[in-house]
Amino acid sequence: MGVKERRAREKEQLRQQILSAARELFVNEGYENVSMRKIANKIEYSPTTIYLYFKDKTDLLDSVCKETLLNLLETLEQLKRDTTDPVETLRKSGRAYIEFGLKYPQDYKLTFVIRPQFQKDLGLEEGSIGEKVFNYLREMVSECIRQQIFRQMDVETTGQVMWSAVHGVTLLLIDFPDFPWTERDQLIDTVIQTTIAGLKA
Amino acid sequence: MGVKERRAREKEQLRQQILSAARELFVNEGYENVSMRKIANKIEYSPTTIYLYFKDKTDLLDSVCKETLLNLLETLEQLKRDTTDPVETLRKSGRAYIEFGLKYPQDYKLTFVIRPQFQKDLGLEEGSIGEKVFNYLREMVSECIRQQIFRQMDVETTGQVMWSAVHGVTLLLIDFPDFPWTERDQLIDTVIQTTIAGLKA
DNA sequence: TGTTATAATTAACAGTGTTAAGTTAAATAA
DNA sequence: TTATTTAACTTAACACTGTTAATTATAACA
Repeated sequence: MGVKERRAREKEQLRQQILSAARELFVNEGYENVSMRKIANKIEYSPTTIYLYFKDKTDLLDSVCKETLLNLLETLEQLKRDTTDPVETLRKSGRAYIEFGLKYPQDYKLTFVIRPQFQKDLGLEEGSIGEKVFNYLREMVSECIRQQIFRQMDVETTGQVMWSAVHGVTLLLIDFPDFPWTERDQLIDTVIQTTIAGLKA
Repeated sequence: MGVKERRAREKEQLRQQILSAARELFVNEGYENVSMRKIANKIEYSPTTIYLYFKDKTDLLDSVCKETLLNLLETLEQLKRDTTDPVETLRKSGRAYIEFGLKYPQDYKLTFVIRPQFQKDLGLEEGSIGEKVFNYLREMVSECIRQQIFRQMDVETTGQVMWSAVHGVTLLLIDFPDFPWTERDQLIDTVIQTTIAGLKA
């Protein structure tokens, strides 16, 4: 009776095929410039087939973003395992976050700017991957406060300040690539170090 | 021979009418969800008339953003006239910038997120209003460094760090309105004060 | 009044996301 | 093996989109 299993496997396979075609197109041409027909062409199915696997275009976007976040989360958790000093972990995590955004700028914007615009639900609700990423940040700053390295301030606020800084510089570097930024690595380091210094003071 | 003048005046009037209709719709329904036909309906002209006054939809967006930036610039310059202490000016300017973004979230996103996506030219080139806004920031941080209140660091980098922080928190508050932020005013203050503290240290 | 320039419109093109109805192919039951 | 049911996929269509070319209406001039 392995028939059902095979069918399910085949379905899942096509789903993945659609997803990776969508991701590639979204990333290369931008969400707005990718039509369902374009995705369909790429996988050599009719446009309407996609609707058998995804509710609509934003659902497709959602699934792509979910994968992106999972990716980021893995990068961060690996990093945590390799470092002990909490401030150093935070610094490296900030770098990893920004570099992730710069490496996959379209993914990053898709997840943190475009998606919220098209989708009411945050992607940060309970049990979601977004929540896990934020929990990761929470734990890190919490440790910095506990060890009295950081000023004794609300954990939530501290985390949100950190998020603001890295989110800000990431988006600016993505959106204004021709702006006369100072040397990229130095700017990123300064943003992180300045914020950490401010949280210590 | 006042005929030409009157005609020019009438043309300018319709141009303004289109512009304010576009702004209102962009702000209320989002750039993507506003069609040329919708704008045309609002001003009771045919859709193609708009093309006699604006090159295309992004040109319309450009003009709307230009007005927005002009508005922000005026707010900031007024503020500078009312304050003497450079750090205090910077603090208040940061607040004003963020509050401006939160008061006109659609305008802000239009200018600093959507526009760069659709328009190659930055809106920050020489002589532009965007450049003037950034020059304003440059002068402020420059003064803080000159008076040795801030660490002796590159003026450009310092300014860019400041911009990252305020841009980041503004966008996060706009894009994730349902996230469990700590009290809004407190978060904004903390972001600004933390960054300033970090730049002093 | 007739001519010219300008302003605004109509019609059309090629594209969009999405739905309903129809078709094909595979799996089950007789 | 053949008939029936079920799942997968496609075709055709709807109501939109930004934008262009060709056309008409309107106002200013000779």
